[in-house]
Amino acid sequence: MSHGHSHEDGCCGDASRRVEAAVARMKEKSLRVTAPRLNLLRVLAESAEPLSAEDVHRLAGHGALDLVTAYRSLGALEEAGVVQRHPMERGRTLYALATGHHHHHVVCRKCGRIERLPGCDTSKIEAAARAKGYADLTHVMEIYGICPGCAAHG
Amino acid sequence: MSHGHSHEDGCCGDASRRVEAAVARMKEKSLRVTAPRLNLLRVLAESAEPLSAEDVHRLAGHGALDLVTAYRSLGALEEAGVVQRHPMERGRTLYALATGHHHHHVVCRKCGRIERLPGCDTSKIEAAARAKGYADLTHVMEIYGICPGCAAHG
DNA sequence: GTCCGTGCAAATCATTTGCACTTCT
DNA sequence: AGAAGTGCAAATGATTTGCACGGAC
Repeated sequence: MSHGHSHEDGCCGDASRRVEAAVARMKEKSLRVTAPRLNLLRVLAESAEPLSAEDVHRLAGHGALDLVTAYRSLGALEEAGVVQRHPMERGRTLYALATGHHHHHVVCRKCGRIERLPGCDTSKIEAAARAKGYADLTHVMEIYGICPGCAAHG
Repeated sequence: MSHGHSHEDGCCGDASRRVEAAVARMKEKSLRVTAPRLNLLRVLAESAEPLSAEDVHRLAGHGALDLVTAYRSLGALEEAGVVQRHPMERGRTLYALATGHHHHHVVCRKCGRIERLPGCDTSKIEAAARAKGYADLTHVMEIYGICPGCAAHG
């Protein structure tokens, strides 16, 4: 059992830990911990990139999680602060486990590759909004560019 | 003719000027200047807020501009740099005449009101993306909050 | 005259809703 | 038991595509 890529290995301990943390948050918020939701959390925890509802549904496999349930659960988990929404260009929305650290992504316009960027400095523009009387501010932001790989060939 | 609100008045000179500028840009880019497109530009130029394709279609009135044509023309004009896309939460996209000055908006989560914010400081986060090897960077950002009006009553 | 742009109808994609059934707590 | 969650089917909303016709250059 010490060979190959089993999800019980140390290599995935990080993912398991994040699922545990998410479950704890769900209990705090009185959200029910069900099999489909655990599948959803596992898929998100094991993904390096944010995923669409469709991705989550497909990656969970078989009858593990209906697409509609994916949408509804992602919505509920977002409200609970367990997952973070990433609204993308052209109307697509991606989701990732909330990290506690607010951040954004760079998206390659050619190959669609997504990478996380550290930090976020929007204090200036949010101050401008606050000055206009707006409260309870949030924001969405995505950076688009051409990744090193695509710049080289394609 | 000097009374009331005619679009020939001085009050709209600004809008007319912006339409002219847009037309000039279209000619540069070898885009054809047609009646539907002029209607589209006029509607955008006269609006204080960014509009959806549907809005443009409706505000243009009657048979002035088919909805499908609105989508296609907005796409073409965006590529030409004549209009700026503003992708919003929940998959909606709004469009406005490009001002040359890059900027963003605050959107009220309750009433949907939209206001323009001056400037944009994303140099830091774009630098992070550049450091990862990404080139040709652009970004989309929207700020959400509760506007003074909605905070008061609703 | 040619090619781009247009209108209309129909298709597509992401997401939501209604409703009866199951399962956490 | 009872509310919250689930699955399936069908609806919705935004945007796109196919195709024949019309007008800008």
